[in-house]
Amino acid sequence: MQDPEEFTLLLKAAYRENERRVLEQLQLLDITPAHGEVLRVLNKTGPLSLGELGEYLIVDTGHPSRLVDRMVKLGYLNRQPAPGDRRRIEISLTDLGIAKVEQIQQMRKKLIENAAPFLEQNSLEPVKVLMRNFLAGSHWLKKIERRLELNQSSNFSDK
Amino acid sequence: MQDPEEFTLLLKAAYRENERRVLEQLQLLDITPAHGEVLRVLNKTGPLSLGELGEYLIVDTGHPSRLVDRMVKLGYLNRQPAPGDRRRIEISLTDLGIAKVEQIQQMRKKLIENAAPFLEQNSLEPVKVLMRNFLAGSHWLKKIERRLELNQSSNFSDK
DNA sequence: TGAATATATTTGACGCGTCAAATAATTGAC
DNA sequence: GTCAATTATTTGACGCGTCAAATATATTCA
Repeated sequence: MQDPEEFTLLLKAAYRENERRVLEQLQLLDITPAHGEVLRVLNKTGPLSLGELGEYLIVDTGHPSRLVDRMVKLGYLNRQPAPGDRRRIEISLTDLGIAKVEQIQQMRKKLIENAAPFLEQNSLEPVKVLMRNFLAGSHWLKKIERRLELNQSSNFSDK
Repeated sequence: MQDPEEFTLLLKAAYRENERRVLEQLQLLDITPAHGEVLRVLNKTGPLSLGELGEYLIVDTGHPSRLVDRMVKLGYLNRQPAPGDRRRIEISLTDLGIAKVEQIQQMRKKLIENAAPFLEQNSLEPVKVLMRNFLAGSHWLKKIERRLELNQSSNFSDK
């Protein structure tokens, strides 16, 4: 086992670089990467409680109250007390939120097309394997599976 | 080119998981991962200006004023105006800072030993290649090279 | 029913990253 | 030498992640 310094430096840099690229696109839509994640998830799942939403986001603590607050204030999300359990709140997309999702999809298509050929299937595969091993035993993998499942189903807002 | 969704989810999760693991160790020393980076860099380079320090850190803007402020307040760093150029400040380790570095080295040794065999040279290599390709054209790679060079030289504080 | 327990969300505090504007000191052109 | 550009740092504003404590509602069980 060698010194993982180079790996962790690359990991941090790649993470930041990816955030930067997504931000660069999304700020044309006046949203942040975090907003984009929430919008895309809700578009697939339909209304969720705060805790359920958190299960789809790659963040440690599952209660993105303040992120949702900001997005409600900006007009992207509705929040109402969940019927039958007044502890929970039910979060759903507004029409503006749905419109943003469509713009995000456009943007993602462009990002993918522009991506250099280094993200080819065969070069990506060993990377995924190593990262999944790195994450073994953590709670992250469950979240990722949940997210990938969403890509198999049709959009909630299409129904 | 396939949808990079899985890659970016894994990237974010691996980044966060690594931060979490480092934090878990470093909080036994009452420092944060960011503190650890600064201490380790300065231990190798010797005194740096704020801008120079920033060139070694994996952050976008190269002026970690407030991070250094906090660390000065905590007693890990000295800051003095640089001789000959009163715009610059010169940042150096205090004795406490040097002591922390030694503890960090211990901690890193443990982290490396505990790391699962998935970080073997042969599985790591394609990951590094892909990440370097992903980062091509960005300013991150220069920073990483600077950091890796430090590992070739002896510690400043040993002199 | 009523008290203990569990669950969902909110809130406060803090560190960090990013951007842009402000300040301070130096350098360079003339 | 003076004034305009350049360079180094600071500061304010904001978003986000994390932790822990507080609040509110539901559930359980005696």
